[in-house]
Amino acid sequence: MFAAVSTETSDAVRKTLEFVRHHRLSKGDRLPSERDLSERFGVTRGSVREALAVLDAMRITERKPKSGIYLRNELEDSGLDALVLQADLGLPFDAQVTRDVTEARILCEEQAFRLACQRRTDADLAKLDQLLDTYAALVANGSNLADEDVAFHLAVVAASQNRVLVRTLTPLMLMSTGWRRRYFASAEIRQRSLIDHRAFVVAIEARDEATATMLVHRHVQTAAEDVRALAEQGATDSDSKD
Amino acid sequence: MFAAVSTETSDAVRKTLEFVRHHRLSKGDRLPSERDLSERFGVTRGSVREALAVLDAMRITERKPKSGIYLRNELEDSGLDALVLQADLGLPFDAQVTRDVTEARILCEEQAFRLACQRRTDADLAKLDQLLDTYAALVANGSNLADEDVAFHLAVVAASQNRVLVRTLTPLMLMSTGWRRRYFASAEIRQRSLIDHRAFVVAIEARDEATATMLVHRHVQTAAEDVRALAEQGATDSDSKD
DNA sequence: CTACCAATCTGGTAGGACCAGATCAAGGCG
DNA sequence: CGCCTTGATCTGGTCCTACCAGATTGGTAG
Repeated sequence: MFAAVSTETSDAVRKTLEFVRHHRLSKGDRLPSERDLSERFGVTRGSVREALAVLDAMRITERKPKSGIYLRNELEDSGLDALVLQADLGLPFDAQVTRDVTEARILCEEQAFRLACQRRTDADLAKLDQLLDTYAALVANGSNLADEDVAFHLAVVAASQNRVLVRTLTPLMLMSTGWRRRYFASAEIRQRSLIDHRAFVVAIEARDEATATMLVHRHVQTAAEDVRALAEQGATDSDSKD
Repeated sequence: MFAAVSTETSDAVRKTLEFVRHHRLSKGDRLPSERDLSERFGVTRGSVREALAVLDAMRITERKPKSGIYLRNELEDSGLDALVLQADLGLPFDAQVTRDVTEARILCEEQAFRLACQRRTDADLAKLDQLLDTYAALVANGSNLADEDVAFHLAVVAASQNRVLVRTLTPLMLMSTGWRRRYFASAEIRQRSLIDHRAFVVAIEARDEATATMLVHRHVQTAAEDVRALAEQGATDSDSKD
């Protein structure tokens, strides 16, 4: 969202989050005044207020009239949307968050895939086949698979006929766009990914819950491990870069 | 968040969402200009811009410079945070969303409870016992159980040692604060809720995964059914009122 | 009918102003 | 010396005006 177009507002959001982290502020701590922040960041008070409106809506900060701006949560305890924002802004996650995201994804996707097996319609299958085709095409010419991968996984989840589940998994997928992008640099991995996805569709078409959950578990787990290995090689380069 | 203090910004958010729904705008449609909206809503352009910053961050709208404001998603396809916001603002959900939330909660909480059985620490148990005490006290004097219920459930999830899972379930819990509030009006239900919660803790302490998942499934399911029954009796009063 | 140009509209940003409650320090009173 | 009143100051909430530059659009000239 914000990553695409760099506005003063998104700058202010980023700088505010950086300020909070840099000064190691924790729950209840007070931030500088809007006027102060606008000076620090070199933007108008209006832009700062827009940023604070966003942080407020995300329950990261709380603006107390005539008093000040207070941190509502530890930055690490903020909502998923805030983590997605963090990823969008190019701020790194710590290793624990990364592990937790992977685990949560596996748990939720397993359940979603199970439901998808039970409820998938022919339309869902058609959609998946279509996505598989474009996926294969992208694998062939070596384009950016990251977005298409997300789309595919979410399409499978959508086959569960539970839209809340889709929305639940969306941020979990979006948070890992950073890894995903580097992950798909390898041609071998791209190929394997396509094979896995094909297996997904087969299992879902056959309504084979056991295989489906097994597949998703293995798929996400091995992907996470590969990414971890990549991260260790890649030394200190920040995760979640967009 | 916004429900507590009624600001011009939150008004603008609410009115914008109402505008979208009232005019049946769908993905890609263009909203009136900021200046126009500020006139309609009777607030400053600044307040409108704050509201749009929030809606932008939630991926509901997209502001294209020198062009206009466009709807990014159908209102029904927006993120979970947007649904929480919707609940906060007192806007109703449709029945499907309600069912989906319940199902998603059950799926995720079952998994979280399972992990909690495996990983709960003594500190977690202590925390749960403490929450159970305050819960019992509130049941006794008939106070508002809604918030405490959320806190308890999230504390159990937290015992899974997966903070992302907590953040995933938080919006699912928050979205149902409306029902919850009416739900706990019945003294019998309060009492039964306490018993259920006690059983949770016992199962988690014993690391009894099977019982724990069974309990949470039954707990949430029956609660959802009770709420549905209430809603049918309560005729057309809107859900999710805060 | 087409091509081009200018008026208009749009979001992005800036800067100033006022309000009223919160905060805090100085001063006065006991 | 300590407590309480009081006033200056700070804060977020809101409003207003203004300018910029690209997008849009309408009309005019060819």
